[in-house]
This record gives sequence, C-alpha cells and structure tokens, in this order.
Amino acid sequence: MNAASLVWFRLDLRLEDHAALCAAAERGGGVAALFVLPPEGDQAWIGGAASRWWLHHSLATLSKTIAKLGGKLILRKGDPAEQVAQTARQCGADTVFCHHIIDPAEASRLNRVRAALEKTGACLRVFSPNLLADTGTIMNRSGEPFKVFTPFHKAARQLNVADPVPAPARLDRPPQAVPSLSLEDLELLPRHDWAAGLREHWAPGEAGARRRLHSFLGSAVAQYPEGRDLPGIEGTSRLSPHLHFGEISARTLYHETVLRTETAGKEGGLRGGEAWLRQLHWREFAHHLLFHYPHLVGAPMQAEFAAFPWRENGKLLEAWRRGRTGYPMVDAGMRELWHTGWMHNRVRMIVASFLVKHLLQPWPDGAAWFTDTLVDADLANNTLGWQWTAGCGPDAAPYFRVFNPSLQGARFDPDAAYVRRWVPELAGMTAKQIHSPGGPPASGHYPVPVVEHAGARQRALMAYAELRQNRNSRKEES
DNA sequence: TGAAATGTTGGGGCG
DNA sequence: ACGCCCCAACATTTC
Repeated sequence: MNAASLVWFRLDLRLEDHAALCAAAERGGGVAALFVLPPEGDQAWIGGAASRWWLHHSLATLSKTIAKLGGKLILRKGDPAEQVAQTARQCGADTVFCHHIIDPAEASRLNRVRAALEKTGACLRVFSPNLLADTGTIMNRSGEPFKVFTPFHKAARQLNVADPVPAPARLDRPPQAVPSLSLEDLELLPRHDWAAGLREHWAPGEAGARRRLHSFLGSAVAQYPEGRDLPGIEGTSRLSPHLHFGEISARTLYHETVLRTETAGKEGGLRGGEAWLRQLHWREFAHHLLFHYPHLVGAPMQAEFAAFPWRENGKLLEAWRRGRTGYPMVDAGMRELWHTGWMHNRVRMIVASFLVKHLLQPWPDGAAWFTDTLVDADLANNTLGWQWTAGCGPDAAPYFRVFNPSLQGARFDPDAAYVRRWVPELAGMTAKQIHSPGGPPASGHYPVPVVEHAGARQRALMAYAELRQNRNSRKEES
C-alpha cells in the first residue's frame, strides 16, 4: 500500500483532465488537496483584486466538488515551500503532485518546494501546464522558439493534442486529518464590496466553465469569425477567466471544439471552430514565449524601447483608467472592464493602442491596471498583449499602426449599442454622432477629448521615429 | 489583428 | 457631341 498523496492546486482548479489529481488517486493510500495563497510578492500568477474575487468563488466550488468525491480541500496561506511541506508531513504524504504554471518565478519556487520536501523524505512530481502542447515542443528548425505567430501556429497545428483524462471517481482521505483555514481567512474578497457587477456577469468554477463552453459551441461559434470582433454582441466565448484559473483545460476546449464543430454539421461551425482555436493558439504562443523569455514581464523584448520617450502623466493615466478620455470606444471599454472585470478583445486593442500611442503612457502602467481589474488577468497573455501593442515585443504590431477609436467604433460597433451600454451619457445620441471623427458633440457630463486624434497620432509617429533614429545612430557607432 | 495620404479611374453634370 | 471638371470609389503607398 502506498503512502498518502498531496495534490497542490494552483491554476488548475478543476477535477476533469487533471493529470496530477489522477496520478495521485491511482496510487491509493488517500489523497489530500491543498491550495496555498502565497504572500503578496508572489501573486503575479494569480492577478490582482478582480482575480482574487474570482479565485475566492472558484475555490468555493472546487471545495464542494472535492467534498462530493469524499475528499477535502485544505486551505493555507504563506510561503508555498513551508506550507506544502508542512501539509505533506501532517497528512502523511510522501509525494506531492502539481501542474506547472508559466511564471518567471516558477523554477526557483519549485526548487524551494522540492528542497523543503526532501528534508522530510517526500518528493514533488510536476505535470504539464494548462496548454495544448508542452513548452519546448514547438521550436523552429534551428531549435529556437518561434517569435512570429503565423509560423508558430503552423507548427503547433501539426502536433497531436493529448486526450483529456476523466476525473477520479472518488477521493479517499488520508488517514490523518489536517487543519485548514476557512475560505474567509484567505481574505480574497474586497473589503469594500465593489463586486456586484462581477457577480452579475460570471459564474466562477468548473461547472460554470463547462456551461460557457457548451453554450458557445451551441450557437455563437458559427458566427465567430465576424462576431468575435463585435463588442456589442456576445460573439466570443468569454472563457478567458475560467481558462486562466484552469477550471477547464485547454485540451478539453480543443477536443470539444473539434468534436462539436466537425460532427455537428452546423452551418459555419467548422469555420468558426477553426477561427476560435486560432485564438486559443494565441494564448499558447504567449505562454510558450513567456516560458522561454521570462524577463518579458517587465522588460521590452526589443531593447531600444527602454529609451522610449514616454510622457508620464498621472492625470491622463487616471482619465484612461476611469473611462473619461472623451473617446467613446475607449471609455466604453474601460468602464466595461471596471464594471465586469472583463473587456472585449477588440476593445482591449483599441484602449491599449490609445494609452500607449495617443497618450504616450508606458505600457507597463496599462498592463498593471489590466492585471488589477481583469478577472482573466494572465501574466503571459497580458504581457505579450501589451508588448504587441507598444510594438516592443516579439511579433509586434508595426510602430505606425495607430488605431483610430472613432473609425474602430464605426466599423465594429456600427449601431453604437456597446458604447451606449457602458457610457450612459451618450445614450441619447445617434451612432453617427457617437462615432463621428471629431468625437461626439459636446453635451452634459461627458468629457471633452483629452487629446486631439490627428495631433496625437503625429506625436506618436514622431516618438517612434526618434526611437528608430537613436537605434540606427547607435548601430553606426558600434 | 490600421489609417491616412496619394494615385487612378470612370460616370455624370455642364458649358 | 465633346472636353472639362468634380468627385465618389477603389487601389496603392506611406507612416
């Protein structure tokens, strides 16, 4: 008979397709489940305040489903090395199982956990992160990571995606009971309850994730290639927060999508399914890149961007955060984010371009706000997304690509339903007025534009030209 | 996973 | 009938 096992949950808050849990259950000898809330300096992989709200509810549902199988979720907070080792010792586990996460601090963190476990003679077994393919398996011919999406995607599509494994039928508790904090002790919920909008829009947890997936594959996926760009309708899957916390695995998403769009025979299903899987591969791309280049979290991939002539301005940054820039699409997006903890992807590109190019605010400031307010705040996606926008990342948007918020609005929110939903000051205006190139006519309490579009665009182009000039002259010197 | 500036074409109004 | 101009509409190029 094997000794007990401890499953250390992190960004894998599910029971289906959970390799670590299956491996633990197969050993017999009892399984304990653990979640450790790390100290504040080690929470980059969780996200910010909105993500902590999500995490609270996700842990609540995970705790219930584990209990249904006969097990118990132990909650702790503090240094993971200490907590994991202590819990393992208390429940008599000789092996700890977990999944990798993509985070620059991961390697040293796991080394510390491993070292702490070895002192008591226990060992750590680490399974693949929540991705379609293992990091390190998608490389170009010279054995380097792909830095451009299209060839990455082409190579990634060739690979077989492993089949999901079913949840264990039951979880026997280890012989020794182990003390646990209560969920409230983790203090994940905000002290001042601003989460009403989040509660209204989301159902954290594995069951909620499966419902979203099935409702998406049942309808919106067929129109996904066009619908995904229209923030006024529910054209996207809205699975990102579920995926971030691993409430559903990427492999499950892949296989269910292939199954339901290829065999359902639904009009447009196949095309929509492929377009959607392409987006799943963007996530894959970001995670593989961050795995290979962990320094990307704080530093631009292209070194010369360290000298970018930002014009840091707290008032402009605050106007952007609060959705008071005077640009309807930008403000609608920022208010949707504030209210729901989520923003439509098309609009994320618009607001990010606006902050970086129109306002010349440093992209890490934008990334930090997204981290704090998004329920799907994800280190890899967020970092690579902002670097893409700023033009300083691998496979970056070209420096001259400046989104025009009015044009984007006219194109992707033609009836202005999205703007009117989130910017009530403009509810009485026509779509033409809302998306007019000069901005909506002055009225009521809606702010006048904080910058003028054409001028701001020129200023951004000059800033980027200056950067290129510096780079070129430095080349000549050397 | 843009937008603006510039270039080209073709239809229609008009002298 | 003809040439001229205007200007959409579309294509190309530049940022």
